[in-house]
Amino acid sequence: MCKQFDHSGIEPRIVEKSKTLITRTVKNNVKTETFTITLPPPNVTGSLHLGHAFTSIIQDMLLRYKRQHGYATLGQPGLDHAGIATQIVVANQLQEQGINWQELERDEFINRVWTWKEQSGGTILYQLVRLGMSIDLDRVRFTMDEEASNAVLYAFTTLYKDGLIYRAKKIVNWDPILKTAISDIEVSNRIEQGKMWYIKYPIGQCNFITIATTRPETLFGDQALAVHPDDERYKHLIGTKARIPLTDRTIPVIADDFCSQEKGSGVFKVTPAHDFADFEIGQRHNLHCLSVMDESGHMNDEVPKEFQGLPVLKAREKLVEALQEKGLVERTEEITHSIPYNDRSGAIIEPMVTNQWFLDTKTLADAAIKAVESGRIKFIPEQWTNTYFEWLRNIQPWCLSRQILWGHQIPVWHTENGKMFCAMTEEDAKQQAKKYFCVDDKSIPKLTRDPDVLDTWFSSALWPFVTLGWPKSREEMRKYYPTDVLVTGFDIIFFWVARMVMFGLYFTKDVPFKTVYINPLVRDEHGRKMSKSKGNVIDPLRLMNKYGTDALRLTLASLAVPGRDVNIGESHVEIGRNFITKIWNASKFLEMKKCLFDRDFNAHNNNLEKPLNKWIVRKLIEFKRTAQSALDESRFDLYALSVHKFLRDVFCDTYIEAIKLCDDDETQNTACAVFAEYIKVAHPVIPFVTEYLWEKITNGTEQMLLISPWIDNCDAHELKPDLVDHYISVAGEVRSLKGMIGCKEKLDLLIKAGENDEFVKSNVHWIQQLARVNSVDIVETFPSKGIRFFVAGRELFIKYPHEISKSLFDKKLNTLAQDVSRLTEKIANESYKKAKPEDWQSDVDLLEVKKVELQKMEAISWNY
RNA sequence: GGUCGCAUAGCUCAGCGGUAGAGCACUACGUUGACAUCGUAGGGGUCACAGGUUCAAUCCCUGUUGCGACCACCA
Repeated sequence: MCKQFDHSGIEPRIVEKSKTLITRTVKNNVKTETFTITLPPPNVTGSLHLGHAFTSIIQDMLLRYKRQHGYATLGQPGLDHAGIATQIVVANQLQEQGINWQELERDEFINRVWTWKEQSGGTILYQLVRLGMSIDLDRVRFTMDEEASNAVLYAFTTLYKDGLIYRAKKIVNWDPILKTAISDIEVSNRIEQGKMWYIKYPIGQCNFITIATTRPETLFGDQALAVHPDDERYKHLIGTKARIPLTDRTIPVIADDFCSQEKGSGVFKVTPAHDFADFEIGQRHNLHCLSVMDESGHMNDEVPKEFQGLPVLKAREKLVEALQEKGLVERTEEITHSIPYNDRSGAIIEPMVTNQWFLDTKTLADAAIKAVESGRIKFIPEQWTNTYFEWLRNIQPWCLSRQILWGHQIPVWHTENGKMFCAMTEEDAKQQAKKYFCVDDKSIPKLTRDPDVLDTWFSSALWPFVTLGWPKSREEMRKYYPTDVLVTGFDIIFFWVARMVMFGLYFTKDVPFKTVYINPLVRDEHGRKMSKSKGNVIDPLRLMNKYGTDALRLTLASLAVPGRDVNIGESHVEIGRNFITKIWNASKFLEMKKCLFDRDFNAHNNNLEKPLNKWIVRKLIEFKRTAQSALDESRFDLYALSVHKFLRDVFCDTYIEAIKLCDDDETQNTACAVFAEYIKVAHPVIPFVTEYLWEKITNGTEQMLLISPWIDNCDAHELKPDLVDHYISVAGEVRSLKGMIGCKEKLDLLIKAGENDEFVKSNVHWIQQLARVNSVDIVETFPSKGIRFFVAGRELFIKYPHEISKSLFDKKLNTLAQDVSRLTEKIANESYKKAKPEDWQSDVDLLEVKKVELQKMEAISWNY
């Protein structure tokens, strides 16, 4: 028999064997109850990281759990085209081949991306399958496949028709590296050291007014200086003109409530084209928008010659020098402030005024808020509703357009003089134009399609229903929609969750999912974020190869405490692996013991003779209930813990130890039946080893565990502790005493004659085994030499000829005395008695037991 | 500035209004007929701090401190 469990050998085989069953349970139309999870579609560029692994196994546990219980279970897989991310990857690849992608025709570039997508798009799906995801790969969808693309066009045109999508020239977050707009939530702020310059703007002949700025280079775009209307220092200047340094251009000094008298110098330079706040002030005061840089973040020809063409930072440097030369820099200040970045490209965001497409989100957001307020959608943990609400309540119009090539091109056609037609196809647009201009086919003005593409998240927001055939087919929608659970990270509550809810409610008049499980962030074992630069990234594939997929799954599940980040190190997975080995060893024991699977032997039907067998069945039921309620409450950590505890503490350490000397049929059958039930319950978290062992113990005669329901006819059993529990504690106490006195040899255990004599006599074999003693005898009186001890008030005795340490005895006595005094004090409390009479009574009873134990202990002489 | 979370054994973390828990690490013992990727036993904590509620607080409330995340601001 080999010494180690070989996960690598069985995993691919089980995956292969599960395929048809998974497909069938999706397509199965017999069951009316469905369970659906739309898997968050990973980027086509992606490869599996621990975060994916974590989210995925949580989903798979639910899928397997529900599938075992007979639901028509759908885990809908897919891939996201990930507009900007993918374009960057492909552009870089082309660059490595010496091709400048910007010189390629639009179609040519897009073809390249498709080629690349075909090559590498399936990698992550394969990796998900390695994780044991029970998903049907024939159902894999792509956010840019034909159906999804049509759905996107449909959604866009519908929103346009309903007046929710509009085009406007507004200030947006501009990425000068990618040369595209991005939405506000794509901007991330980094705290950095920087400078604040106090710059003097000349007023009249010899006066100055000082402004403070971190972005001096934008001063060429200034349209005004603003002060607070009540600011005594500057009141007299309102209405006068100041001159922009280094130029001849003058700008008015205006009053605006927005200005704070405390910040900076109290004077605010207004540059509507390059700052969000300034843009708004500009709108209020009807100021011109003068842009001073181009789309790549270089100064344009609106600035003095010597600055033209310089990138922002260079221009800033040069400008400050020039100002200093003229004595126009009053002072500089070192400050810490946050700088907006686009993490994808690494670019510093430049607010720029451009023409973009926007979605008016306000009304959509209201419905989305209500859906959560009313409980139609539930968040786990609930606290994330705060995040969700906060964003939706302050929602801004969504900038939908991106000036990139890879994505869903906006379905709007422009005429040369600025008329727009939104349509699903060019032909439709032409027809609209024809009608609008009242012309015949030949005279339709030339139409050019808008070159922009949609934000990737636009198609993602439609994902839960697009994958079910929307808008074309309703069949699967009826069956699987709304989906049941969405499992995702808190970082995309805005990007994805909220938008799915908005679009779901808008387009399908229903919520897209009922429960949102926000899974924790995965960090390294010391709680640091995993990143390539820190070198602490753990590759899940490596862990799976080394320790087995089950080990990784069990480890992740046991760490899935809601509302708390997960710290994971390789040592954790090692523990998981050790546990898988333990299960395997337990099965080896059963095999050795010739415990055979008998499908007609039902351990639950309560006609067992032996107390120990009844006991393990009772424990199994308790375990099953714990596991079930943990899964029902999305407590995957507690579920994993129960899987762990039952096998180790109950089945192995107690039951297997106890039955080592039992060779009767009932015990053999029970052992196997309980183990078989156990692996069913453990299957959702550790599918491979359980499926493998199931196959082995059933000799392949049964259907796969994948679709085997847990037996659940538990009501007949009393779940109260019984004599078996008592004598298990007795045995534990014997082992503990032996350990503490350092006794290695086997001793004799004496039990004082009493009401349980019959039970002890007929169960002596396992009590002896568990207590690691030679014999167990019932006696009327105890000999003088030995160790007296108590379990739950009953007196016991270990024959022991040697002297044992007094300190050990004193220690026990002390604990007992402490218990007695604590309990005495506690029950003396009249308010306690009144408030919780039942608790109080059980404390009274306990005290009685302890008192007796203490008395007897004190009566024992320890002098030999 | 706002919101949320966290603080329990050396480490990573559970837990709970009524005797403080696990795993790892540590100590001792053990290759017994499933398992040394193991077993048995043991040591180890004023449950961040200060108030309050309660008969009773590690748990509930308030505040403080420290850490983290997000949003806003960023002249």
